[in-house]
Amino acid sequence: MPPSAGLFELHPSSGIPIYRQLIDQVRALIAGGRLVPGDMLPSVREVARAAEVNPMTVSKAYSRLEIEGVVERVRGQGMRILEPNTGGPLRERRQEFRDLAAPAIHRALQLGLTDQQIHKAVDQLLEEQAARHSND
Amino acid sequence: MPPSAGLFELHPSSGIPIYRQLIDQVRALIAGGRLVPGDMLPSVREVARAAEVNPMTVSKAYSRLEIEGVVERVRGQGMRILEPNTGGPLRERRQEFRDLAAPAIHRALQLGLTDQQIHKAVDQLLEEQAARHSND
DNA sequence: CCAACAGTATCACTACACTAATACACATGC
DNA sequence: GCATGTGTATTAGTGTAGTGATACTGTTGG
Repeated sequence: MPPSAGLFELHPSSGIPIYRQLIDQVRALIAGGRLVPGDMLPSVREVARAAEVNPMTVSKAYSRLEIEGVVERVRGQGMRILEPNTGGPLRERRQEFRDLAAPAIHRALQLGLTDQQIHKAVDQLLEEQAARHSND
Repeated sequence: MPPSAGLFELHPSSGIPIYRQLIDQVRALIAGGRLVPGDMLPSVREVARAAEVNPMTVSKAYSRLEIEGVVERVRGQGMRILEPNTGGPLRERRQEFRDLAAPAIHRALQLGLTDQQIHKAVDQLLEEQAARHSND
């Protein structure tokens, strides 16, 4: 069976933009193995109807996922999941992480945290979030 | 001599909000020891004139710094630097770093990076930014 | 009290992010 | 060709963050 629109839980009034909720959930579903390469995403209109939002909003989210290399657009058919972690090779994934982490590291130095303290904090975060992943 | 408005390098058209540039630079100056507890910040109007921005913009930045516990407001006189790292003890500074780093770690796991790869990237960032600090 | 310095409350303006309404292009099956 | 299914370009509306103009309060020193 194709993935249904019920995959997503969207809360338009949560303060978090709808398109961002959608992107995060697709990525999480892929990371969690509930969406595998080759699967089609539920159609824009289907999701839009289920969540009572505008199709364009869903489309924008899907477009961003395409730009990120998470899904592929199949004209007239829909969006197909690509290989997870294949938006680019290791080099690109590392770069994305570096860009995301740089401000935090910068701030940590300003705060006078030592390298050791920073690594320890990172370790703790890794443990917590790894746990959260297996609970999915 | 009191710190002059030339302390700051503000670029209104850089995409980064002026008030944020100001906040970051004050924090950096404190972290770098060029502003010490008891120093007064250059006055709102002085900074505003030097950077050709509105006094209110500077005031907003100063207010945020006060909320963060970085400076203290002295009625009729100006803003005085408080103890650096005293907005809270180590515990709080670590917490701030954790909050800042959490999204990056989360994303890294989604990207399939290993703990080892993450730590290595953090090490590289630490080296780069430590170098940047000593060049100041 | 008054002048000159400090910060700021209030209000208005602008830019941009987010969302949505509409109409359109491509694919498939009849 | 036409109906129905995809996604989307275009355009417009809305909310909010950032900035600024103005007029205000508090402090210090004459």
